[in-house]
Amino acid sequence: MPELPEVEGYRRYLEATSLHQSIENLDVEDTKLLTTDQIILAEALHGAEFTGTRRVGKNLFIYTSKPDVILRMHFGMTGDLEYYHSSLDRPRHARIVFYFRGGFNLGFICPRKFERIGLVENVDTFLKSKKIGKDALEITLEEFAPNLTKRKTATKSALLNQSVAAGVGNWIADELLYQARIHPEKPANTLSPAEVEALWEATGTVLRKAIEKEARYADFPASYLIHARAWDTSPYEDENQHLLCPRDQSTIEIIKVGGRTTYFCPVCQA
DNA sequence: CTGGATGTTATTGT
DNA sequence: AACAATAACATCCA
Repeated sequence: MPELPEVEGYRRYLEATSLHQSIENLDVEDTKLLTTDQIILAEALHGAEFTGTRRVGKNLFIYTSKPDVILRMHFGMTGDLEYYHSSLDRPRHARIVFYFRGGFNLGFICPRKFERIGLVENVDTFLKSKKIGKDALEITLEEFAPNLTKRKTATKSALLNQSVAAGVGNWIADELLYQARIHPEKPANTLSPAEVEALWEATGTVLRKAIEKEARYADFPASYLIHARAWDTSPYEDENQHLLCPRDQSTIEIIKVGGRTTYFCPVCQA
């Protein structure tokens, strides 16, 4: 779930539920999830309140009432947030829990333990150290184009590189390539300026649509390739269970690009 | 039981 | 030094 649109949803959820409540306690079920020593983290957060957020790509930064305490969350492949009241309602896989004064809790849900949470001293310094580029929703065409075309790797692999544009994940990369009608394995350094612009345009429209639909894939436009993934009841299956292109009804191909499962239409993404 | 999963990173090689 | 390719990570679910 957590590509850029989902993380944006988590950010809004946290803002709507968890600001301005004093943190009384922190429960850590598995210290592997922490990027900051548990003692230091607990001490820094104790008595603090969340005051605001900032998302860059798939990273969620949370500001607190202590100016030098900034929390960063990364949701890995399956992370989530859940705000709840009774400790009896503790959600499954809530491996880190913030206990607020007043009895509400915020659970950091980590089914697969690929998620991470910890303090950062400075957001921009952190982003630079992790080579995280401009957020995919904010990057300009002038910034995006050279980031992409200086790579020799497959365009899909370049799109997944968080230093090119932060926040693009596996299904979004496929969707952008589909909307721009570009083969996922086309070397990024062979893209024409028109193709780069089409990808950049698709990035904005797809991400904005996904956020608007709260990342509920079934609600996405019928013209989106994402319906070919088995995540919702696909309207594009024929009698032979083939996945069909929304544009020309040809059979969607599934290949590996850079080790990642990739869906594309061999006809319109020649 | 097996294989694959929406992400990142360490490692190795170019 | 920068880039590229691949495996590994831990767990769940179909």
